[in-house]
Amino acid sequence: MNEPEKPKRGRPKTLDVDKTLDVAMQAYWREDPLSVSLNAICAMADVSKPALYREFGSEDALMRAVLDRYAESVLSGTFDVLAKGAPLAETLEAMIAYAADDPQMEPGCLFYKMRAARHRLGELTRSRVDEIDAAAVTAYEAYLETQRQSGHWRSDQPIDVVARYLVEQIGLALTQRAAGMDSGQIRASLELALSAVQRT
Amino acid sequence: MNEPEKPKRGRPKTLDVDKTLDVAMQAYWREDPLSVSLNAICAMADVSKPALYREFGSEDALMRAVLDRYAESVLSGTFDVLAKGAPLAETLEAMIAYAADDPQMEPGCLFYKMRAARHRLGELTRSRVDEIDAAAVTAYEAYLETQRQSGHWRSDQPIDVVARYLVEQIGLALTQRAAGMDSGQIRASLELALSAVQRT
DNA sequence: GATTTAACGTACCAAGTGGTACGAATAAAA
DNA sequence: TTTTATTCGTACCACTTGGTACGTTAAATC
Repeated sequence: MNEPEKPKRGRPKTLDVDKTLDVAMQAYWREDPLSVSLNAICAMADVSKPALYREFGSEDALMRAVLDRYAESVLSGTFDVLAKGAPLAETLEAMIAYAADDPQMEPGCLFYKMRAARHRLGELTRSRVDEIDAAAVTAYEAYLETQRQSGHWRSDQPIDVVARYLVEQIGLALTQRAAGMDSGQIRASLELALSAVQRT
Repeated sequence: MNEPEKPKRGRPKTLDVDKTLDVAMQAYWREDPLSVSLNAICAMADVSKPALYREFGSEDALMRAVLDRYAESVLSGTFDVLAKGAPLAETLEAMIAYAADDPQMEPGCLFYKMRAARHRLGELTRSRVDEIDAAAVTAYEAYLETQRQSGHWRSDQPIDVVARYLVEQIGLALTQRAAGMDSGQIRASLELALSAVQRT
């Protein structure tokens, strides 16, 4: 979908959409998304501001596009872990390793950073954030459901509460990584938090 | 300390320091601290910008003064709960009630909001945030130490890890309140998180 | 009344923001 | 070769930000 629709005539486009999105994603990811200005992105991506506006339309739309790319290239891997349907203990350990120790997540998670700044975002980006958040909870719910039915998870906790709990605890850990907290402390905290899910 | 040092002559001061700090505190508290501009505060407090600068010196210094006032008038109450040295279960329930249900904390907690924006703060405010954060951990550590020695808390968890864990979980709950999350979900999550501390 | 001291606030500053007008440039089509 | 279609980027826009220069006003002191 979203074919380039290359025009038959006119001056050929020199703007590299992929490169621009990558540069913007790295910038948003490493710092607070909202403290990265369009001017800064233009300079880093070596793109003129009008060119950027021609391609995306607004800052909000650019951020949404970046978030989409991030969801597809980074977040999707996390969802796959849940979809595999491995036993609870194994899956939780995978989440812990991912959030606390994965070098890729050293600057934190772009999604959670944007979610934390939710009320300062534009409409487009904000609604995407909400969609991804809801999708994450749903994915956890589906996973927990399979674990409960297969007898791997014995707990009378309501599934929606635990799913939301997991999303928030992972988010907390990733936020702590962005803040530069010691990796050992993050892992210890996360293990403590997730231990409450396994036991009754 | 910090006597007004009223001058013997010159035009009398009309700026109301208390009122200004209160207005600024409410504004910083309710919204993201860094999205409240000095211009906005001047308008709300009915104070001219030069007057504000004469009194505080810079935006950073004003924020630090506001944080000091917040620590003294709001945060101190929380520390008192720990100092009381009540049994663990009771204290944790008090923390849960405070973070999840206290109407005063409906817009979240100014300290945790500032801490979340730590890297965007000025030097003065940032170092105060760090001091308060360290003081909070220390207070939790001291409390846990008394509980362990009195036999009310049987756990082999390292005290510093658990103290940090508690600070972060309370912070998460208060952040969730600021984000408008359902109070029941917040309480359920916090109970789940803190249950990991009581058991072994 | 004249002088000194200090706080007052209008009106400004430079810098940075998101966003755009518009003429030049470059291709294919006529 | 001219026309049409499309992208290019310089140079601007209005607006907001934190911060200040400076003439005015109001008190105590001489």
